[in-house]
Amino acid sequence: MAEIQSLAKGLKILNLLEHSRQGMGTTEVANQLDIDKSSASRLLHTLANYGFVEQDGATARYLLGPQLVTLGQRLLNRITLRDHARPYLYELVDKTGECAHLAIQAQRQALYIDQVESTAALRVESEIGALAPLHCTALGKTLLAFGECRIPDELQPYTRRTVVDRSSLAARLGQTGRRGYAIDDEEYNYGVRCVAAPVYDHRGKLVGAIGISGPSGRITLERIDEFGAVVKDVAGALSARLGYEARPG
Amino acid sequence: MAEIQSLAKGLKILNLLEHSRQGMGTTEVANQLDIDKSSASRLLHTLANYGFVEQDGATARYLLGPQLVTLGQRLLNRITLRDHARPYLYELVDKTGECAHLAIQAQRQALYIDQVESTAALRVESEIGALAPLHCTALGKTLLAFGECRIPDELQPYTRRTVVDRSSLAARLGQTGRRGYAIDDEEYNYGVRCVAAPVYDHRGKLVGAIGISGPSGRITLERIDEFGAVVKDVAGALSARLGYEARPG
DNA sequence: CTGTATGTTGCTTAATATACAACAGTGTTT
DNA sequence: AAACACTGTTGTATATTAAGCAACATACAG
Repeated sequence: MAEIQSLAKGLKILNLLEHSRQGMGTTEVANQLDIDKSSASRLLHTLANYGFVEQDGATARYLLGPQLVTLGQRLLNRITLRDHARPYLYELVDKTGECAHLAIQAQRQALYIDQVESTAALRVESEIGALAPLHCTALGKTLLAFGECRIPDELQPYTRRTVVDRSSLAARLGQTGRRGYAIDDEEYNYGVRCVAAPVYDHRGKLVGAIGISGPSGRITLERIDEFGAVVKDVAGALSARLGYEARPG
Repeated sequence: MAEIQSLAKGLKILNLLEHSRQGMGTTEVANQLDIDKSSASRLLHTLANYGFVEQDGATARYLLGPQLVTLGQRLLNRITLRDHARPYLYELVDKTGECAHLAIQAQRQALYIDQVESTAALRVESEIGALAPLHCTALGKTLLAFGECRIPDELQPYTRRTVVDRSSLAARLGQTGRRGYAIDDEEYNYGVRCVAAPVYDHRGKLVGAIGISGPSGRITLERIDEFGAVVKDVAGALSARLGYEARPG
Protein backbone atom coordinates (compact mmCIF):
# COMPACT_ATOMS: atom_id res chain seq x y z
CA MET A 1 0.00 0.00 0.00
CA ALA A 2 1.11 3.49 -0.78
CA GLU A 3 2.55 5.46 2.11
CA ILE A 4 1.57 9.02 2.80
CA GLN A 5 5.02 10.41 2.27
CA SER A 6 4.74 13.63 4.24
CA LEU A 7 3.50 11.72 7.25
CA ALA A 8 6.27 9.17 6.85
CA LYS A 9 8.82 11.98 6.80
CA GLY A 10 7.45 13.37 10.02
CA LEU A 11 7.63 9.97 11.69
CA LYS A 12 11.16 9.54 10.44
CA ILE A 13 12.08 12.78 12.11
CA LEU A 14 10.78 11.44 15.42
CA ASN A 15 12.84 8.29 15.02
CA LEU A 16 15.84 10.41 14.16
CA LEU A 17 15.45 12.53 17.27
CA GLU A 18 15.23 9.43 19.44
CA HIS A 19 18.94 8.93 19.16
CA SER A 20 19.92 12.52 19.61
CA ARG A 21 20.47 13.47 23.20
CA GLN A 22 21.17 17.13 22.74
CA GLY A 23 18.63 17.73 20.00
CA MET A 24 18.96 18.60 16.33
CA GLY A 25 18.57 21.73 14.27
CA THR A 26 16.48 22.16 11.16
CA THR A 27 19.39 21.93 8.76
CA GLU A 28 20.78 18.88 10.50
CA VAL A 29 17.46 17.07 10.24
CA ALA A 30 17.17 18.06 6.59
CA ASN A 31 20.61 16.67 5.81
CA GLN A 32 20.07 13.42 7.67
CA LEU A 33 16.83 12.68 5.88
CA ASP A 34 17.97 14.18 2.59
CA ILE A 35 15.14 16.67 2.32
CA ASP A 36 15.19 20.40 1.77
CA LYS A 37 15.61 22.48 4.88
CA SER A 38 12.46 24.39 4.09
CA SER A 39 10.53 21.13 4.20
CA ALA A 40 12.28 20.13 7.38
CA SER A 41 11.39 23.47 8.88
CA ARG A 42 7.71 23.06 8.09
CA LEU A 43 7.60 19.45 9.19
CA LEU A 44 9.25 20.31 12.48
CA HIS A 45 6.83 23.14 13.07
CA THR A 46 3.92 20.84 12.44
CA LEU A 47 5.32 18.28 14.86
CA ALA A 48 5.90 21.05 17.39
CA ASN A 49 2.33 22.33 17.02
CA TYR A 50 1.08 19.00 18.22
CA GLY A 51 3.69 18.57 20.94
CA PHE A 52 5.52 15.68 19.30
CA VAL A 53 8.73 17.67 19.27
CA GLU A 54 9.78 20.58 21.39
CA GLN A 55 12.32 23.30 20.97
CA ASP A 56 14.92 23.66 23.65
CA GLY A 57 14.50 27.17 25.00
CA ALA A 58 18.22 27.86 25.13
CA THR A 59 19.63 26.18 22.06
CA ALA A 60 16.52 26.26 19.83
CA ARG A 61 17.28 22.69 18.85
CA TYR A 62 14.48 20.19 18.49
CA LEU A 63 13.91 17.39 20.98
CA LEU A 64 11.26 14.74 21.35
CA GLY A 65 8.12 16.32 22.76
CA PRO A 66 5.88 15.69 25.74
CA GLN A 67 3.03 14.36 23.66
CA LEU A 68 5.08 11.23 23.12
CA VAL A 69 5.28 10.73 26.86
CA THR A 70 1.56 11.22 27.14
CA LEU A 71 0.71 8.77 24.40
CA GLY A 72 3.35 6.23 25.33
CA GLN A 73 2.40 6.21 28.96
CA ARG A 74 -1.25 5.97 28.05
CA LEU A 75 -0.47 2.83 26.14
CA LEU A 76 1.67 1.38 28.92
CA ASN A 77 -1.07 1.97 31.44
CA ARG A 78 -3.41 0.02 29.25
CA ILE A 79 -1.23 -3.04 29.31
CA THR A 80 -2.67 -4.75 32.33
CA LEU A 81 -0.22 -7.57 31.96
CA ARG A 82 2.25 -5.15 33.39
CA ASP A 83 0.35 -4.69 36.64
CA HIS A 84 -0.13 -8.39 37.09
CA ALA A 85 3.46 -9.17 36.28
CA ARG A 86 5.12 -6.79 38.70
CA PRO A 87 4.97 -8.95 41.84
CA TYR A 88 6.29 -11.87 39.87
CA LEU A 89 9.21 -9.81 38.66
CA TYR A 90 10.00 -9.03 42.28
CA GLU A 91 9.74 -12.73 43.04
CA LEU A 92 12.28 -13.44 40.31
CA VAL A 93 14.67 -10.86 41.73
CA ASP A 94 14.25 -12.31 45.21
CA LYS A 95 14.85 -15.85 44.09
CA THR A 96 17.72 -15.24 41.70
CA GLY A 97 19.30 -11.96 42.75
CA GLU A 98 19.30 -10.81 39.14
CA CYS A 99 17.36 -8.11 37.29
CA ALA A 100 13.99 -9.24 36.02
CA HIS A 101 12.30 -8.09 32.83
CA LEU A 102 8.92 -8.29 31.16
CA ALA A 103 8.58 -8.03 27.39
CA ILE A 104 5.87 -8.33 24.80
CA GLN A 105 6.09 -8.83 21.09
CA ALA A 106 5.78 -5.64 19.06
CA GLN A 107 7.00 -4.64 15.66
CA ARG A 108 8.69 -7.99 15.14
CA GLN A 109 10.83 -7.28 18.13
CA ALA A 110 10.73 -7.71 21.89
CA LEU A 111 9.46 -4.62 23.66
CA TYR A 112 10.61 -4.28 27.27
CA ILE A 113 7.62 -3.01 29.20
CA ASP A 114 8.80 -3.41 32.76
CA GLN A 115 11.83 -4.25 34.84
CA VAL A 116 12.76 -4.72 38.46
CA GLU A 117 16.38 -4.11 39.30
CA SER A 118 18.40 -6.35 41.53
CA THR A 119 20.44 -4.95 44.37
CA ALA A 120 23.68 -6.42 43.09
CA ALA A 121 26.38 -3.90 42.29
CA LEU A 122 27.11 -5.57 38.98
CA ARG A 123 23.82 -5.83 37.17
CA VAL A 124 22.24 -5.64 33.76
CA GLU A 125 20.23 -2.49 33.21
CA SER A 126 17.69 -2.30 30.44
CA GLU A 127 15.46 0.56 29.53
CA ILE A 128 11.74 0.21 29.64
CA GLY A 129 10.45 0.96 26.16
CA ALA A 130 13.55 -0.46 24.53
CA LEU A 131 13.23 -2.84 21.62
CA ALA A 132 15.47 -5.89 21.40
CA PRO A 133 15.87 -8.45 18.62
CA LEU A 134 13.92 -11.68 18.82
CA HIS A 135 16.59 -14.09 17.67
CA CYS A 136 19.32 -13.50 20.22
CA THR A 137 17.69 -12.58 23.51
CA ALA A 138 16.05 -14.93 25.97
CA LEU A 139 12.85 -12.89 26.03
CA GLY A 140 12.80 -12.69 22.25
CA LYS A 141 13.47 -16.38 21.76
CA THR A 142 10.68 -17.13 24.16
CA LEU A 143 8.30 -15.06 22.06
CA LEU A 144 9.54 -16.89 18.96
CA ALA A 145 9.45 -20.38 20.40
CA PHE A 146 6.08 -20.22 22.12
CA GLY A 147 4.29 -17.57 20.07
CA GLU A 148 3.00 -17.33 16.57
CA CYS A 149 5.49 -15.01 14.95
CA ARG A 150 7.99 -16.30 12.45
CA ILE A 151 11.77 -16.13 12.57
CA PRO A 152 12.87 -12.70 11.30
CA ASP A 153 14.31 -12.52 7.81
CA GLU A 154 17.60 -11.04 8.87
CA LEU A 155 19.50 -12.50 11.77
CA GLN A 156 21.96 -9.82 12.69
CA PRO A 157 24.99 -10.90 14.73
CA TYR A 158 25.63 -8.97 17.94
CA THR A 159 28.34 -11.10 19.45
CA ARG A 160 30.40 -14.05 18.29
CA ARG A 161 27.83 -16.32 19.90
CA THR A 162 24.78 -14.94 18.09
CA VAL A 163 23.08 -17.67 16.08
CA VAL A 164 22.62 -16.30 12.57
CA ASP A 165 21.76 -19.50 10.75
CA ARG A 166 18.03 -19.97 10.36
CA SER A 167 17.98 -23.74 10.62
CA SER A 168 20.28 -23.75 13.66
CA LEU A 169 18.03 -21.19 15.29
CA ALA A 170 14.93 -23.22 14.46
CA ALA A 171 16.54 -26.27 16.06
CA ARG A 172 17.38 -24.27 19.19
CA LEU A 173 13.85 -22.95 19.36
CA GLY A 174 12.61 -26.52 19.20
CA GLN A 175 14.77 -27.37 22.21
CA THR A 176 13.54 -24.23 23.91
CA GLY A 177 9.95 -25.30 23.35
CA ARG A 178 10.52 -28.74 24.84
CA ARG A 179 12.48 -27.37 27.77
CA GLY A 180 9.96 -24.65 28.58
CA TYR A 181 12.39 -21.77 28.88
CA ALA A 182 14.79 -19.90 26.62
CA ILE A 183 18.45 -19.13 27.14
CA ASP A 184 20.60 -16.32 25.82
CA ASP A 185 24.22 -17.31 26.31
CA GLU A 186 26.05 -14.07 25.57
CA GLU A 187 24.35 -13.87 22.18
CA TYR A 188 23.34 -10.23 22.50
CA ASN A 189 25.77 -8.76 25.00
CA TYR A 190 29.14 -10.16 25.95
CA GLY A 191 29.28 -11.29 29.53
CA VAL A 192 25.52 -11.40 29.94
CA ARG A 193 23.38 -14.50 30.15
CA CYS A 194 19.60 -14.44 30.28
CA VAL A 195 16.84 -16.94 30.93
CA ALA A 196 13.19 -16.37 30.08
CA ALA A 197 9.90 -18.22 29.99
CA PRO A 198 6.51 -17.65 28.36
CA VAL A 199 3.44 -16.05 29.93
CA TYR A 200 0.00 -17.10 28.72
CA ASP A 201 -3.42 -15.60 29.28
CA HIS A 202 -6.70 -17.32 30.05
CA ARG A 203 -7.14 -18.29 26.43
CA GLY A 204 -3.82 -20.00 26.36
CA LYS A 205 -2.46 -17.32 24.08
CA LEU A 206 1.11 -16.12 24.53
CA VAL A 207 0.99 -12.58 25.85
CA GLY A 208 4.58 -11.95 26.83
CA ALA A 209 7.72 -13.27 28.43
CA ILE A 210 9.49 -12.73 31.72
CA GLY A 211 13.07 -13.49 32.50
CA ILE A 212 16.25 -12.58 34.27
CA SER A 213 19.55 -11.14 33.09
CA GLY A 214 22.83 -11.29 34.84
CA PRO A 215 26.59 -11.48 34.44
CA SER A 216 27.93 -14.80 33.20
CA GLY A 217 29.95 -15.09 36.37
CA ARG A 218 26.79 -15.53 38.39
CA ILE A 219 24.55 -17.17 35.79
CA THR A 220 26.97 -19.99 35.09
CA LEU A 221 26.34 -22.76 32.62
CA GLU A 222 26.26 -25.21 35.51
CA ARG A 223 23.49 -23.34 37.27
CA ILE A 224 21.58 -22.18 34.22
CA ASP A 225 19.06 -25.01 34.33
CA GLU A 226 18.42 -24.23 37.95
CA PHE A 227 17.65 -20.62 37.00
CA GLY A 228 15.58 -21.87 34.08
CA ALA A 229 13.42 -23.93 36.41
CA VAL A 230 12.84 -20.92 38.66
CA VAL A 231 11.94 -18.63 35.77
CA LYS A 232 9.64 -21.25 34.29
CA ASP A 233 7.91 -21.71 37.63
CA VAL A 234 7.37 -18.02 38.21
CA ALA A 235 6.18 -17.51 34.64
CA GLY A 236 3.79 -20.39 35.17
CA ALA A 237 2.48 -18.80 38.34
CA LEU A 238 1.93 -15.52 36.50
CA SER A 239 0.14 -17.34 33.70
CA ALA A 240 -2.05 -19.05 36.28
CA ARG A 241 -2.78 -15.66 37.77
CA LEU A 242 -3.94 -14.54 34.34
CA GLY A 243 -6.33 -17.45 34.18
CA TYR A 244 -4.22 -19.85 32.16
CA GLU A 245 -4.79 -23.49 32.86
CA ALA A 246 -1.89 -25.67 31.81
CA ARG A 247 -2.95 -28.54 29.64
CA PRO A 248 -2.01 -32.02 30.67
CA GLY A 249 1.13 -33.24 28.97
CA MET B 1 3.80 29.05 9.59
CA ALA B 2 2.14 26.66 7.23
CA GLU B 3 1.48 23.21 8.56
CA ILE B 4 2.20 20.09 6.57
CA GLN B 5 -1.36 18.93 6.45
CA SER B 6 -0.82 15.23 5.82
CA LEU B 7 1.52 15.05 8.78
CA ALA B 8 -0.94 16.96 10.92
CA LYS B 9 -3.66 14.51 10.00
CA GLY B 10 -1.49 11.60 11.05
CA LEU B 11 -0.74 13.25 14.38
CA LYS B 12 -4.43 13.96 14.88
CA ILE B 13 -5.11 10.28 14.41
CA LEU B 14 -2.68 9.48 17.21
CA ASN B 15 -4.38 11.97 19.49
CA LEU B 16 -7.71 10.49 18.56
CA LEU B 17 -6.59 6.98 19.41
CA GLU B 18 -5.33 8.14 22.79
CA HIS B 19 -8.86 8.30 24.06
CA SER B 20 -10.06 5.10 22.53
CA ARG B 21 -9.54 2.12 24.73
CA GLN B 22 -10.78 -0.57 22.42
CA GLY B 23 -9.32 0.89 19.25
CA MET B 24 -10.89 2.40 16.15
CA GLY B 25 -11.54 1.23 12.63
CA THR B 26 -10.63 3.00 9.42
CA THR B 27 -14.11 4.34 8.77
CA GLU B 28 -14.50 5.53 12.33
CA VAL B 29 -11.24 7.47 12.15
CA ALA B 30 -12.28 8.93 8.82
CA ASN B 31 -15.60 10.13 10.20
CA GLN B 32 -14.11 11.62 13.36
CA LEU B 33 -11.55 13.65 11.47
CA ASP B 34 -13.82 14.34 8.52
CA ILE B 35 -11.55 12.87 5.91
CA ASP B 36 -12.21 10.26 3.28
CA LYS B 37 -11.87 6.68 4.39
CA SER B 38 -9.38 6.01 1.64
CA SER B 39 -7.16 8.72 3.09
CA ALA B 40 -7.65 7.37 6.58
CA SER B 41 -6.72 3.93 5.35
CA ARG B 42 -3.50 5.16 3.82
CA LEU B 43 -2.59 7.33 6.79
CA LEU B 44 -3.18 4.46 9.20
CA HIS B 45 -1.06 2.13 7.12
CA THR B 46 1.75 4.65 7.13
CA LEU B 47 1.52 5.04 10.90
CA ALA B 48 1.45 1.27 11.24
CA ASN B 49 4.54 0.87 9.05
CA TYR B 50 6.48 2.92 11.56
CA GLY B 51 4.95 1.30 14.63
CA PHE B 52 3.04 4.37 15.78
CA VAL B 53 -0.21 2.47 15.58
CA GLU B 54 -0.85 -1.23 15.70
CA GLN B 55 -3.71 -3.40 14.56
CA ASP B 56 -5.32 -5.60 17.12
CA GLY B 57 -4.91 -9.12 15.86
CA ALA B 58 -8.44 -10.15 16.72
CA THR B 59 -10.57 -7.09 15.95
CA ALA B 60 -8.37 -5.48 13.29
CA ARG B 61 -9.00 -2.15 14.98
CA TYR B 62 -6.17 0.33 15.31
CA LEU B 63 -4.52 1.06 18.64
CA LEU B 64 -1.60 3.23 19.67
CA GLY B 65 1.62 1.47 18.75
CA PRO B 66 4.75 0.43 20.61
CA GLN B 67 6.92 3.06 18.98
CA LEU B 68 5.17 5.62 21.14
CA VAL B 69 6.24 3.72 24.24
CA THR B 70 9.78 3.57 22.95
CA LEU B 71 9.99 7.27 22.16
CA GLY B 72 8.07 8.41 25.22
CA GLN B 73 10.14 6.35 27.58
CA ARG B 74 13.30 7.50 25.91
CA LEU B 75 12.31 11.04 26.67
CA LEU B 76 11.33 10.26 30.26
CA ASN B 77 14.66 8.60 30.87
CA ARG B 78 16.37 11.73 29.71
CA ILE B 79 14.68 13.90 32.29
CA THR B 80 17.19 13.63 35.08
CA LEU B 81 15.07 15.82 37.29
CA ARG B 82 12.93 12.76 37.68
CA ASP B 83 15.71 10.69 39.19
CA HIS B 84 16.68 13.41 41.59
CA ALA B 85 13.11 14.09 42.61
CA ARG B 86 12.06 10.57 43.48
CA PRO B 87 13.42 10.42 47.05
CA TYR B 88 11.85 13.78 47.76
CA LEU B 89 8.50 12.54 46.53
CA TYR B 90 8.82 9.67 48.99
CA GLU B 91 9.67 12.16 51.66
CA LEU B 92 6.51 14.08 50.89
CA VAL B 93 4.43 10.92 51.11
CA ASP B 94 6.06 10.03 54.42
CA LYS B 95 5.51 13.45 55.92
CA THR B 96 1.99 14.08 54.67
CA GLY B 97 0.48 10.67 53.99
CA GLU B 98 -0.76 11.92 50.63
CA CYS B 99 0.20 11.11 47.05
CA ALA B 100 3.10 13.14 45.74
CA HIS B 101 3.59 14.32 42.16
CA LEU B 102 6.27 15.84 40.00
CA ALA B 103 5.38 17.95 36.98
CA ILE B 104 7.16 20.03 34.40
CA GLN B 105 5.83 22.63 32.03
CA ALA B 106 5.13 21.35 28.55
CA GLN B 107 2.80 22.46 25.81
CA ARG B 108 1.41 25.25 27.95
CA GLN B 109 0.24 22.65 30.41
CA ALA B 110 1.58 20.75 33.40
CA LEU B 111 3.02 17.37 32.45
CA TYR B 112 3.04 14.83 35.27
CA ILE B 113 6.33 12.99 34.97
CA ASP B 114 6.37 11.05 38.22
CA GLN B 115 4.25 10.12 41.19
CA VAL B 116 4.55 8.23 44.42
CA GLU B 117 1.35 6.83 45.81
CA SER B 118 0.37 7.05 49.42
CA THR B 119 -0.79 4.02 51.31
CA ALA B 120 -4.11 5.59 52.25
CA ALA B 121 -7.17 3.77 50.99
CA LEU B 122 -8.71 7.01 49.78
CA ARG B 123 -6.16 8.64 47.60
CA VAL B 124 -5.76 10.71 44.47
CA GLU B 125 -4.36 8.76 41.56
CA SER B 126 -2.87 10.56 38.61
CA GLU B 127 -1.35 9.08 35.53
CA ILE B 128 2.24 9.71 34.65
CA GLY B 129 2.26 11.35 31.25
CA ALA B 130 -1.02 13.10 31.87
CA LEU B 131 -1.37 16.76 31.06
CA ALA B 132 -3.23 19.09 33.43
CA PRO B 133 -4.21 22.74 33.03
CA LEU B 134 -1.97 25.40 34.51
CA HIS B 135 -4.61 27.69 35.95
CA CYS B 136 -6.44 25.38 38.33
CA THR B 137 -3.96 22.87 39.68
CA ALA B 138 -1.41 23.44 42.39
CA LEU B 139 1.42 22.14 40.21
CA GLY B 140 0.25 24.26 37.30
CA LYS B 141 -0.14 27.41 39.36
CA THR B 142 3.34 26.86 40.72
CA LEU B 143 4.69 26.75 37.19
CA LEU B 144 2.75 29.93 36.39
CA ALA B 145 3.65 31.83 39.52
CA PHE B 146 7.34 31.05 39.64
CA GLY B 147 8.11 30.39 35.99
CA GLU B 148 8.21 32.43 32.88
CA CYS B 149 5.11 31.31 31.07
CA ARG B 150 2.10 33.54 30.79
CA ILE B 151 -1.44 32.89 31.94
CA PRO B 152 -3.24 30.83 29.28
CA ASP B 153 -5.72 32.62 27.05
CA GLU B 154 -8.65 30.45 27.95
CA LEU B 155 -9.37 29.64 31.56
CA GLN B 156 -11.69 26.69 31.38
CA PRO B 157 -13.78 25.97 34.47
CA TYR B 158 -13.58 22.45 35.86
CA THR B 159 -15.47 22.94 39.11
CA ARG B 160 -17.46 25.76 40.66
CA ARG B 161 -14.29 26.86 42.41
CA THR B 162 -12.12 27.18 39.30
CA VAL B 163 -10.84 30.74 38.95
CA VAL B 164 -11.66 31.81 35.40
CA ASP B 165 -11.09 35.55 35.71
CA ARG B 166 -7.66 36.55 34.56
CA SER B 167 -7.13 39.41 36.99
CA SER B 168 -8.35 37.33 39.95
CA LEU B 169 -5.99 34.59 38.90
CA ALA B 170 -3.13 37.05 38.55
CA ALA B 171 -3.81 38.30 42.08
CA ARG B 172 -3.82 34.75 43.44
CA LEU B 173 -0.59 34.01 41.65
CA GLY B 174 0.90 37.08 43.30
CA GLN B 175 -0.09 35.68 46.70
CA THR B 176 1.30 32.33 45.68
CA GLY B 177 4.60 33.91 44.80
CA ARG B 178 4.90 35.68 48.14
CA ARG B 179 3.81 32.61 50.08
CA GLY B 180 6.17 30.26 48.27
CA TYR B 181 3.68 27.53 47.51
CA ALA B 182 0.50 27.13 45.47
CA ILE B 183 -2.87 25.79 46.51
CA ASP B 184 -5.60 24.11 44.52
CA ASP B 185 -8.76 24.21 46.60
CA GLU B 186 -11.07 21.87 44.67
CA GLU B 187 -10.54 23.94 41.53
CA TYR B 188 -9.85 20.99 39.26
CA ASN B 189 -11.52 18.03 40.97
CA TYR B 190 -14.26 18.21 43.57
CA GLY B 191 -13.16 16.93 46.92
CA VAL B 192 -9.46 17.20 46.11
CA ARG B 193 -7.05 19.77 47.48
CA CYS B 194 -3.45 20.06 46.37
CA VAL B 195 -0.39 21.95 47.49
CA ALA B 196 2.73 22.44 45.39
CA ALA B 197 6.01 24.33 45.42
CA PRO B 198 8.64 25.21 42.83
CA VAL B 199 11.85 23.36 42.07
CA TYR B 200 14.83 25.31 40.75
CA ASP B 201 18.08 24.16 39.20
CA HIS B 202 21.61 25.44 39.77
CA ARG B 203 20.99 28.42 37.54
CA GLY B 204 17.99 29.46 39.57
CA LYS B 205 15.72 28.54 36.70
CA LEU B 206 12.39 26.92 37.42
CA VAL B 207 12.54 23.33 36.21
CA GLY B 208 9.39 21.84 37.69
CA ALA B 209 7.07 21.58 40.63
CA ILE B 210 6.38 18.98 43.27
CA GLY B 211 3.31 18.70 45.41
CA ILE B 212 0.77 16.56 47.15
CA SER B 213 -2.87 15.77 46.44
CA GLY B 214 -5.42 14.47 48.86
CA PRO B 215 -9.05 14.45 49.84
CA SER B 216 -10.37 17.69 51.33
CA GLY B 217 -11.25 15.78 54.45
CA ARG B 218 -7.58 15.29 55.23
CA ILE B 219 -6.10 18.38 53.59
CA THR B 220 -8.30 20.77 55.53
CA LEU B 221 -8.19 24.54 55.16
CA GLU B 222 -6.96 24.75 58.75
CA ARG B 223 -4.01 22.50 58.07
CA ILE B 224 -3.26 23.62 54.52
CA ASP B 225 -0.56 26.09 55.53
CA GLU B 226 1.09 23.37 57.53
CA PHE B 227 1.13 21.16 54.43
CA GLY B 228 2.30 24.14 52.40
CA ALA B 229 5.29 24.62 54.68
CA VAL B 230 6.22 20.94 54.36
CA VAL B 231 5.94 20.96 50.57
CA LYS B 232 7.93 24.18 50.34
CA ASP B 233 10.65 22.73 52.54
CA VAL B 234 10.94 19.53 50.58
CA ALA B 235 10.89 21.38 47.27
CA GLY B 236 13.62 23.62 48.66
CA ALA B 237 15.68 20.61 49.63
CA LEU B 238 15.29 19.18 46.14
CA SER B 239 16.30 22.50 44.61
CA ALA B 240 19.34 22.55 46.84
CA ARG B 241 20.16 19.05 45.68
CA LEU B 242 20.05 20.36 42.12
CA GLY B 243 22.56 23.03 43.03
CA TYR B 244 20.19 25.91 43.62
CA GLU B 245 21.33 28.45 46.13
CA ALA B 246 18.50 30.47 47.59
CA ARG B 247 19.15 34.15 47.32
CA PRO B 248 18.98 36.19 50.46
CA GLY B 249 15.63 37.92 50.86
C1' DC C 1 -29.45 -15.09 -0.24
C1' DT C 2 -29.83 -10.24 0.20
C1' DG C 3 -28.55 -6.00 2.45
C1' DT C 4 -25.33 -3.33 5.04
C1' DA C 5 -21.04 -2.29 6.75
C1' DT C 6 -16.13 -2.28 6.40
C1' DG C 7 -11.49 -1.76 4.30
C1' DT C 8 -8.58 -1.57 0.10
C1' DT C 9 -7.35 -0.23 -4.64
C1' DG C 10 -7.29 2.44 -9.33
C1' DC C 11 -7.57 6.53 -11.42
C1' DT C 12 -8.37 11.49 -12.35
C1' DT C 13 -8.03 15.98 -10.74
C1' DA C 14 -7.36 19.41 -7.62
C1' DA C 15 -4.65 20.42 -3.76
C1' DT C 16 -0.23 20.72 -1.69
C1' DA C 17 4.39 19.83 -0.63
C1' DT C 18 8.72 20.73 -2.75
C1' DA C 19 12.67 23.13 -4.48
C1' DC C 20 14.85 27.21 -5.17
C1' DA C 21 15.93 31.62 -4.06
C1' DA C 22 15.94 35.45 -1.12
C1' DC C 23 16.06 37.20 3.41
C1' DA C 24 16.81 37.97 8.38
C1' DG C 25 19.26 36.76 12.30
C1' DT C 26 23.41 34.99 14.89
C1' DG C 27 27.91 34.20 15.90
C1' DT C 28 32.75 33.74 14.26
C1' DT C 29 36.88 35.10 12.13
C1' DT C 30 40.07 38.10 10.21
C1' DA D 1 34.07 46.50 12.43
C1' DA D 2 33.24 44.19 8.47
C1' DA D 3 33.09 40.15 5.98
C1' DC D 4 31.86 35.61 6.33
C1' DA D 5 29.60 31.34 7.28
C1' DC D 6 25.67 29.26 9.04
C1' DT D 7 21.04 28.79 10.52
C1' DG D 8 16.13 29.07 10.06
C1' DT D 9 12.07 31.17 7.88
C1' DT D 10 9.27 32.92 4.05
C1' DG D 11 7.43 33.56 -0.87
C1' DT D 12 6.32 31.47 -5.08
C1' DA D 13 6.04 28.51 -9.39
C1' DT D 14 5.97 23.94 -10.45
C1' DA D 15 5.78 19.20 -10.14
C1' DT D 16 4.40 15.88 -7.10
C1' DT D 17 1.06 13.85 -4.36
C1' DA D 18 -2.83 13.21 -1.69
C1' DA D 19 -7.92 13.56 -2.06
C1' DG D 20 -12.11 12.09 -3.75
C1' DC D 21 -14.88 9.16 -6.05
C1' DA D 22 -16.20 4.81 -7.57
C1' DA D 23 -15.54 0.04 -7.78
C1' DC D 24 -14.40 -4.01 -5.58
C1' DA D 25 -13.63 -7.48 -1.99
C1' DT D 26 -14.86 -9.20 2.32
C1' DA D 27 -17.40 -9.96 6.38
C1' DC D 28 -21.54 -10.22 8.91
C1' DA D 29 -26.48 -9.95 9.99
C1' DG D 30 -31.27 -10.27 8.72
